[in-house]
Amino acid sequence: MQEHEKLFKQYLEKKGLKLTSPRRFILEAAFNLHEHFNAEELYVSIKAITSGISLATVYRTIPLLMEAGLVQHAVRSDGRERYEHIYGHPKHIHWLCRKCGALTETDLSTLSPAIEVQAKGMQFCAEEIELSIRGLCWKCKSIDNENQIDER
Amino acid sequence: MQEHEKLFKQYLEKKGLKLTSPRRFILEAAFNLHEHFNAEELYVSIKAITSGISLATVYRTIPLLMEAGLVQHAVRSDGRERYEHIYGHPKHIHWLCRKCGALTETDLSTLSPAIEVQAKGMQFCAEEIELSIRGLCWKCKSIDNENQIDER
DNA sequence: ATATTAATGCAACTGATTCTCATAATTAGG
DNA sequence: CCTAATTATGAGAATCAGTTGCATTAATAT
Repeated sequence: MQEHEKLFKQYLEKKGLKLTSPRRFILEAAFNLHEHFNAEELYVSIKAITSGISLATVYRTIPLLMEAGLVQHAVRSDGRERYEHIYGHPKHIHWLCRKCGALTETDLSTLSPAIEVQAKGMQFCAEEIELSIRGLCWKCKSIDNENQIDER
Repeated sequence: MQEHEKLFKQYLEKKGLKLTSPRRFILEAAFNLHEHFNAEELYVSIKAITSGISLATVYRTIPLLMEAGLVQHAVRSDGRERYEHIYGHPKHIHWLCRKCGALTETDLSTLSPAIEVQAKGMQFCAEEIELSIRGLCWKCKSIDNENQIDER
């Protein structure tokens, strides 16, 4: 059994819940997707492997995975929640271009010590850190400049 | 005319749009709410002052306020988008307790220089920075510890 | 003033997420 | 192994935040 499956089982048992076959498939699928995903994309990737798992169950399982600390929110887009698996991934910063939608990720490690100092001061136990920066990527930034010149 | 109204007018004119009376009311309401708000709360606070402004117009105006740099996303909650006005507010960090929902804000200024260094390196023009940290506040942290002891 | 363009209210619509409920799977105790 | 008790599931209906179409109204330019 893989490490993340063990962790999920532990979490479920602590809550009096069961590690069923649909839950195992959903967990696996979440860890096989190495991009951010939304509920439907997760569902589609499961359908490719096995059948008879409903979208409702996917929606019901995602919160469990999050509470178990295996999956976390990513940047919301197109009016849908997006997620990413955590295990084995360092925390990171999301840079989202508001024009072309390009999403870049960088490491959070340079910033997190400073965050932890603040957390300690507040006696806050940080479990999930999300740093999202919206703006313009270098490509769109230069296009934007051209337009501004044209408009004048 | 207040400073933020001037800024909004400037933005609208640049886009060939008009500063109408509903838009002015919505802007004012957004700046009178000193908490995070969602579209409906904004709508309700406007209804208290004037009538005949529809929820649809509120929904249509919020993106304009955001593009004008006057309003930004806050931490989403209860499946709804939440917002806050920016003008005159320094950027900040949101600390959200996953148990009691308490939301604390602290200053981002200690971290933002480090963010800007990364942004410069990527040639990314950062317009909106959102640092959300989910976890347990000191109160719930101690309750949680008690429970864990009980459960054993 | 008048024409042109954009803005609005209203109500209908959309689409992601949640819920209901009847059925199926899982575990514990014999 | 059976049986009872509990939890999980699939299917589809329901919900509800957010969006849109459209006929009407308001704002600017001429």
